[in-house]
Order: sequence, then structure tokens, then C-alpha cells
Amino acid sequence: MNEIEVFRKYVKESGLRNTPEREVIIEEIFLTHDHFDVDTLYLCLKNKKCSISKASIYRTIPLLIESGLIKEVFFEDGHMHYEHVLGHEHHCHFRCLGCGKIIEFKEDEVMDIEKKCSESYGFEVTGHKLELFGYCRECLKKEGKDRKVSTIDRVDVD
Amino acid sequence: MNEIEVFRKYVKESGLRNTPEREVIIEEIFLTHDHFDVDTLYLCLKNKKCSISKASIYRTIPLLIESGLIKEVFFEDGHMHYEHVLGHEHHCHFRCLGCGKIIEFKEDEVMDIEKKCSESYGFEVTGHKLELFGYCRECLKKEGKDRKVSTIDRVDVD
DNA sequence: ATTATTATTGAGAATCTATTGCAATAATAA
DNA sequence: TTATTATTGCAATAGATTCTCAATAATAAT
Repeated sequence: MNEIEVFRKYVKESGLRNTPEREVIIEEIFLTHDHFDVDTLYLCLKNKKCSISKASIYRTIPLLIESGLIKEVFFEDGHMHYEHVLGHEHHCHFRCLGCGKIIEFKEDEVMDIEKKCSESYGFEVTGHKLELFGYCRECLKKEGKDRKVSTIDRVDVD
Repeated sequence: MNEIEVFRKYVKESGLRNTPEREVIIEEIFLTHDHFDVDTLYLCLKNKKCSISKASIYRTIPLLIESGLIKEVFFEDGHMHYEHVLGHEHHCHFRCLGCGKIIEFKEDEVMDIEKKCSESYGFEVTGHKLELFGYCRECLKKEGKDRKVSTIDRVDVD
């Protein structure tokens, strides 16, 4: 099943209605593997002349999350950022505090943590969000120039 | 060093000025180990008659993050939530999708992931944010009653 | 101590994100 | 084909955060 078929199935099972607007949104989101936010998605569609109101985009987002097509990845610059899940292998995010760049990387060990957490605490873990932050190779080279490091890196707690 | 001393040091080194308002904010935050958000902090201080304007709280938050005293933990209900770091042992968060409850739990394995990431990709990792989500023991008991589960739990990708 | 400099404060205005009300439209079922 | 009602777009609204600006107060200099 591709993303459109998944959504049609979800819509039918939930007693909702499918619309061309929603399919246009889904198609746009799945064009790339990049993160997106509501505003860029809106502008992107506007430029392509398949303009869709922001209200409709905002109303569609929860449906896409609910149907498992997309997920929230991080909140930045005052708004949420999303990425599509279907067809996009699971990964974590590394955020460079120097240049702001987001780098995806694979990591299977989190599954172990999920499992351990399930067993130790009796939770049913259905997903996770892991973000590492620090400085990327490029910013480390510039060393201290553009690097904004907290003056207090380590604090002695008595 | 306690939180006030850490902040005074940070302020001095950054060429800023310390104020009684900022120290009141810090003291309030460090009174408990709970998560907090700007609005509850504001109301809390207001009730204690040490009222401080929201603008000042908003302006102080980035300084507290920068000085390593607090960190963002999650964005929920339309605003950011924070917790203090100094004196609060590192931990991860489990969010129950059934009742919305946040549960803290200890997990050391993430450090291994940090290390592996540093070595494989040449990053300098300074921190992380791990959030697991799913259903807590209580919600699992109620099984399917209040549980809001996506209709599509697993999707066959061809 | 006193004075000068300028960061900080508080109040409210402004901005930005996200949600909602409503009339018109259009997707589904009958 | 018709009836029902979810969805759309627009505008109004709510809520969070930032900004403006005059008054205040923390530090440095004298």
C-alpha cells in the first residue's frame, strides 16, 4: 500500500471522507524525505498553484499522524516540524548547536531500551523520539569561532 | 555551587546583570523537581506575592538554559515545558498516550548511543532528549476503553 | 560615596501559531 | 438523483511569545 491507499483505508474505517485537498497534501509531503512544517508546505502548494488553505492543512495533520503516515519530529522556531514515516526507515536526529543543521542517523539500540522499559515498568511502548545534540564535524573544525557554547560546560555539584 | 551561585557566575562571565527577579525565578524553579511551564511559574509567583511579569520570565528562560540550569523537555498543549537540570539526576520520559501522564525513568544505555554516534560520525555529543511513548500499566488494564489507538497499527509496505 | 552608563523591568502593543465559527461546497449513502 | 453531513476557505479568535518604551536599578568609573 502506498501513502494514498493507506489514507483512503484509514478514512473509510474512521467514517471520514476523503478529499482531493487531502490527497494533494499527502502527495506533496511524500515528494521528499525532508522534514516539513505547515508554513513551508502551505507556501509550496501555493507556488504550484494547488493552493490549499492553512486551516485545511492544520486540520489534516492530525489525521495523517493518526493514520501513521507522518509524525512530529521536533518543535523549533515556534512551531512543530514533521516528517513522513511510511517508506522512511526509522532513524534518530542529531542537532548541531553550532550551525543548527539536523542530521539523521540510524540507531537500533533504542529498541533495546524500549524492550527493557516495557519489561521493567510494565509499559506498552509503541514508539520513541531520540534527539542527540552537540557539534557537527564542520563546526568542530571552526572550533570556538562560530561555536556558541555555554560558558559553564560542567558544574561541580557538592 | 548551588543554582544561584551558578547563575551569578554565568551572569558575570557573560557581561549581564543579576537581579532579584531572576533569583526569585530560579528559587521557585528549584523548589520542586517537577516539570514547569511559563504560565504556572508566573501564577505560582503571583500567588506568593512575589509577582514577576511574564515578559521577564520569558526573558529569563533562555539565560537559565544557556547557563545549564534548566532544559526544555517537551512541547505540549501549545507551549514548552521545562525542568531543572542541576541536582536532578539525568533521566528519560515516558509519555502515556492513554492518560497523558509523564513518567520519568532512568536509562544509562543512551550514553552508549551517544558514544557510538560520536565515534561513527565525528560529532561531539553534548546531550540528548529521549522520549518513549505508549501505554502505562493503568491504561493497559482498562484495555481499549479509554485507549486511543490508531486504527492502523502496522502497515504492509510492499 | 556619587555619578554615569546601560541592562533590566513591567505594561501593553504587536506578532505569530494554531483553532474555531460559519456559510458554501462536495463526498458519500440511500 | 437526492439527502445528509463532513470538509473547505475565509475571517475571527485564542493563546503563546516577542517587542516597544519609559522608568528603574545594577554595575563600573570617578
